[in-house]
Amino acid sequence: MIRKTAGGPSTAVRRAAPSIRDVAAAAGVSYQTVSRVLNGSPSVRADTRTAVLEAIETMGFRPNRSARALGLGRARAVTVVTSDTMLYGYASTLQGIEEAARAAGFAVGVRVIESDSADDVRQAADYVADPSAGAVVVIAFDPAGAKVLAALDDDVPAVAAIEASGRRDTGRVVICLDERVAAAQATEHLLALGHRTVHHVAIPSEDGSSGRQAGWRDALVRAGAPIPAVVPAGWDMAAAYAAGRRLAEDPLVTAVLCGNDDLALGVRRALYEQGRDVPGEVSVVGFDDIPGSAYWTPALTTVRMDFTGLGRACFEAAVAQLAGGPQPEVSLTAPCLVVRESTAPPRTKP
Amino acid sequence: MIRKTAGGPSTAVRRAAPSIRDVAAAAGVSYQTVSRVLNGSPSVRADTRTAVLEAIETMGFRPNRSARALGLGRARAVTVVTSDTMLYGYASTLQGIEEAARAAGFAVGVRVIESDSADDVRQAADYVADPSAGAVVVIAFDPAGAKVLAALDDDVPAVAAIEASGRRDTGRVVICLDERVAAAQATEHLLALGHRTVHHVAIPSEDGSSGRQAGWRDALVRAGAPIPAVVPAGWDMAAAYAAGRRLAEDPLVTAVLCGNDDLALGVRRALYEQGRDVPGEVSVVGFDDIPGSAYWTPALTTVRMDFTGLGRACFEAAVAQLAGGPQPEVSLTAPCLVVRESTAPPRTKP
DNA sequence: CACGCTATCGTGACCGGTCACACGCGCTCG
DNA sequence: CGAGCGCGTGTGACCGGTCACGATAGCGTG
Repeated sequence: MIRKTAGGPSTAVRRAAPSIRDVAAAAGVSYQTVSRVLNGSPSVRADTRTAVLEAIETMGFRPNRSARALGLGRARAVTVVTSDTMLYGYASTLQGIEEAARAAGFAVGVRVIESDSADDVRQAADYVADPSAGAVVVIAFDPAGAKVLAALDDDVPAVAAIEASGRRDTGRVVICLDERVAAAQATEHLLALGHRTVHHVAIPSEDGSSGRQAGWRDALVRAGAPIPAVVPAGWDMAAAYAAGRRLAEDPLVTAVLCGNDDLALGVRRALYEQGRDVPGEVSVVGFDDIPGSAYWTPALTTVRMDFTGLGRACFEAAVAQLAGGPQPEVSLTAPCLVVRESTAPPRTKP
Repeated sequence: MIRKTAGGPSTAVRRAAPSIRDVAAAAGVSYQTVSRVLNGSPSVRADTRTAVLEAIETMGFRPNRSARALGLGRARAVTVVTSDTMLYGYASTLQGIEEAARAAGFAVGVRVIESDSADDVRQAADYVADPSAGAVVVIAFDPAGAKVLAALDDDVPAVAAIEASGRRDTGRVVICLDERVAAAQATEHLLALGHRTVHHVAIPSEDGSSGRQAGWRDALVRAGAPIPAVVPAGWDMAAAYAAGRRLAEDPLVTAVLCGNDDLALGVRRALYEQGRDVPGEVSVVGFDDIPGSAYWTPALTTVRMDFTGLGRACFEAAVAQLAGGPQPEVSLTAPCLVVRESTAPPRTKP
């Protein structure tokens, strides 16, 4: 399993890394000049600059980010606070942040929130209170994230990525995907197909009403359709599967909107095991458009979310806040319904 | 989309964060004593310690990680170098590292490798040459990761997570999941079911022979079965789908081992569209056991990999290397085949 | 009572960058 | 021809922790 090193790094003499003063000595200039070259200052003569660059190259000099952060008072970094790194929405948002950060020369850190307990929330908030954390993006799709956001000191340059519900304003910059209208759109799609109503298997949310859930309810009340009790399923496919079993037994359910694609997979499997055809007997739609959903059998009707764009926008906003500048304009591609094979008119009109 | 803040952080007077000297003054001790308390030094009287702790609490003091890293010469951090953050294997490994790092009080950074071009590889290697990066784990499942590993300076405390093929020794500590025997096991499962041979749709690998591919070949030669050309499919489900279309047209293919579960999804879909029943007409097995695969229809036979454990082990090893200590013993749970519904005996014995 | 030892604590220098400022130089301008 | 200015560059102090060392107090011992 593990292969020991023969004469690896630990035994090697660790020569001290060169600092800007070493480079300066080699180039015959002062350390400040090296610093200027490093920072692209215009007031350095061209030949001086090349001499310094050459010394940097030959000595293999790498600037020390810690020292720079210390001198600057803040780090050129962004740290992402999230309660999960693997769920599709979170991971894609993180990816968007990372891409933007790398392009801007920012380091990226990740701090996951263990749980939404007061203790864990405080630890996460403390963690990013350190200026070494740089700009902060908290992914507040869930209660844990929202709590951390609320627990943050006013002076930490943080922005939040949230879903679109009518969350009360916290006095912070927040950027959101407007999934509420998308959820309504998905629900209306089902209703338009002729379904009497649509059931909802929900992901966790702060006060039981995520943007997804709110949009679903919006569409139902607008259509005057009955509003079934929402079925909470956490993030867990197993829970969704269990919920699906129960739903499958009720001949009245012919359409179900799931809080995300994973949950859709769970209920679709439950339906399958009960011999309920999708979309023949019951239609199911997901949320997120995870990469696999187009390849399922049947391919999943779902709503596509621009998490990566959200991440990028969050990074830009967080950096702007760190710099004290004005907030940049953001333009996200709005969520949109992708109709595939898992939705159809109900077999028997009730 | 974006909600501006009213009197947010940018306008707030940013009071200077207290330093250990401020805390020392408040507690009536020297800054060194505060440092000692922070580091859990035993040679501090109990009442002095509580006084300092109290001052820390009331002033809201948070130690500055950059300053600490600078003084120490290295950061209490680990940075993960990877070419992807969303693919299941990578994301789970990252998760394992993160969990272990958080438990140990280490910060975690992520640096993704844009491509395996010489330029991008060099940039990634340079990035982690900085002592601020702390310990380094490079996820070397693919060519890009392997190249970065090779490009690393000898004195950066890095370990690599790799797959189990007979990769030549680089003089570094590497930790691997032994997926080669697991791939052989999966292939043998198919063979034992009565299939004449097994086709392979492959993920990218450095020299065209990943551990998965090697194990597959091992089993085939041991069984004296014909060895079909491997079908490369990148990481892309669309490519796997295309490969599946071609495979579906050949009546001789009755079993296919896929490089990962995503690829399995793609070929399964292609098979479905061609009316080839799984597992009735062709068996398919995946690799990784992603969370959804148990809920597919049919549920996927696949091999479960302990990526999280791999990540944890990598963290421990990297920290040991950072500290110059001996390498810890690692015990990973070996990959194992999970037989579900997507494999069965061939319908017609050839 | 002098001595040494330990426990506890404080002082100075340092890590590797940054900032603010001063300085020398050549030029323009009154 | 000297004052003023801008360019290019160097010096000192500083960021907030760390280390190495020294100082002091309290104690036991011969």
